[in-house]
Amino acid sequence: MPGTRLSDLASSLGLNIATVSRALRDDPRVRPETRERVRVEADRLGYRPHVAARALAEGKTRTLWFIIPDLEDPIAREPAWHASQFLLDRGYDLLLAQHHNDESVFRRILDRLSRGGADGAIIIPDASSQGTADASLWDSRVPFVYLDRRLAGTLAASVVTTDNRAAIDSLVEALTSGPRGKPDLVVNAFGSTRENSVETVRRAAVDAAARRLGIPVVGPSAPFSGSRRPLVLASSEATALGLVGRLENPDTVGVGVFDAWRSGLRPATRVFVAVQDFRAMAALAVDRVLDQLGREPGPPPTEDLIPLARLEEIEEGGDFPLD
Amino acid sequence: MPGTRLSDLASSLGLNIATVSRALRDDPRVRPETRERVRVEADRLGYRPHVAARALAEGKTRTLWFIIPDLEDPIAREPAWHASQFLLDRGYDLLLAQHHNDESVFRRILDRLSRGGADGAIIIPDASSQGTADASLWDSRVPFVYLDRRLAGTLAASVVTTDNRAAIDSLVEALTSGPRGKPDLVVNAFGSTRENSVETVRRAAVDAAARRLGIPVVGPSAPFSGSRRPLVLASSEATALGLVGRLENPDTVGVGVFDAWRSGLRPATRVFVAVQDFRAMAALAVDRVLDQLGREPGPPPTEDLIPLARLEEIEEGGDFPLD
DNA sequence: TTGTACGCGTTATCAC
DNA sequence: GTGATAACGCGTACAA
Repeated sequence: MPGTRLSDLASSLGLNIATVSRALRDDPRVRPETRERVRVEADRLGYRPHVAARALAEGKTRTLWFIIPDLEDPIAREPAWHASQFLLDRGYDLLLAQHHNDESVFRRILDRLSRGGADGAIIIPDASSQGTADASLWDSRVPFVYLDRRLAGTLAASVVTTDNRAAIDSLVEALTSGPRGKPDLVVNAFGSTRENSVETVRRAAVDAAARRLGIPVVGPSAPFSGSRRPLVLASSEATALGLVGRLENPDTVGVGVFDAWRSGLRPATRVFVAVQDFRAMAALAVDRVLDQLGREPGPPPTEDLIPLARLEEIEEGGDFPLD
Repeated sequence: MPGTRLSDLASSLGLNIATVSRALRDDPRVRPETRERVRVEADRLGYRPHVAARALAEGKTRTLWFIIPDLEDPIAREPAWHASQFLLDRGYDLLLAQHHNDESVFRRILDRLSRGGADGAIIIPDASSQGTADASLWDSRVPFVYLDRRLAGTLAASVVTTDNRAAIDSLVEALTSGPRGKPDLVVNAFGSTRENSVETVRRAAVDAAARRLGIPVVGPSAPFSGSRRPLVLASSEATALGLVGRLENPDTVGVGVFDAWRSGLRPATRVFVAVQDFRAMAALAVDRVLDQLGREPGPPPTEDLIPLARLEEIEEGGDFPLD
């Protein structure tokens, strides 16, 4: 029986549509006895409100979108899980949309979003987009925050991101102090695979830290054959391993990467992993969007820097959980 | 300017709403000259149709849902990517919903789906659900297919899945023929981490294959110390590695798993990976849903078995791409 | 406490 | 070719 409507319930009960509608939303004005009758009948007929009709009438969908490049993006997975849980608790649904790093697809999603597709969004933007896409979103007044990275050339929109400068400082600190002494070269591989605001910040932070320590820095493509004690920093394990493999000197002082180290290899004296706090990021992103949802006047954009969850040292012969 | 409506365009142009509506959808009945005027003005005011209003009037959302456990599920990622691409080509959008293997969340999603949330869905169900959840979906007549696995105790719904029986046969064939000769024991670890229809089929197929070859079979928790030439079969690399680590005899004849081998380890004479054809699965799932969308009477349920994309042998010291 | 009537923004069916 | 107008299903002031 596809589609029990409110009017069906009403006629079946000999009541008015309005009464049924109120009863179902626990309006105190309707007599408890009537309310119960309606509930029972609604249950019997399997009534569910039509989402489009409700959205049109209320002007709300009770749905948020999480717009991501695709499911392969490691930044997307954990936040999506947490954000979905947080929102369910608050009576919202979370749907995910993939833009495939394709600007036209991104635009298409934002178009729908800005015309009632959802009440708001958490967005991990395309790295290469030029920030023109979100202009329509901006003046449509749909609440949204960028997660992890911001769109290049973007308007002043809210962002929730890891405190990447502090994270780099922690990594460098952990890898240059202690018995092994200082490296004589830092290989700065951030941004070597793709360019975005996160990679830019990390790269700059490495440069600054090295300058403070008086250690020379080279990029990933530069020759570093002269080094005897290099330190390798990169965003991913894959990039780091690739670089270490090209080093002539096996006595690498240290390797620092973000989020995960799964290979079980240990190509340096010390390997540190900066683990981002995705749960906190998701929680805050959700809060920011829902906050904007409440107030009428667009509040000023916020910029939240989340500390790392932890700095993890990879031990010799440690486990490496897969899946 | 949040929300330019059709009526705004109409009054701004001195035309009727209906005319504007027709013009925007390229109705041949409206004069080309008028059509162009409308297009220009719509562009100028940044008009976008309101999705809820359109859905209510048309009875369609031009959106499909891909309902998955969560983004961590390896089965979800590739099909989601392909399905999204296929659907964009056909003018549809794909949104993803996570049910977190939680039956109440699953129900909630299906409820919304069955009441106009989307035109149809591709579903990777909860492994532990009992098949009562989809009953409401079933008689709401919303087109859907199960992907990869089916709900236990489910009604006769369409399924698109890998031909797991044939896949197991290929794996066993590849691992038992050739110079190394036959194993003296098969360790059948399918279903050891979680139980669902896929794991059940694979486990049964292994049992059958071993019986044909006259080789004894044990489960993953059984002692297999007596074996000198064991063959280990499992769904994931992690499970297989865990088992091999517990073997006393280092001369493992072979290891067979599904989809990916990333560790770079090679704990057996031969390692084979059965790679599923996610692209083909996604393509067919999309087709099945859109097919049902066209016809009025519910067509009979289909069951599609997709062959493996390939059987891959892991070579000594091969690369292991991460990320 | 319940019923009437209008609005939400589009599409579709009539007339003209 | 274009203009009224009735759906679509629900929420909600306003009446009663």
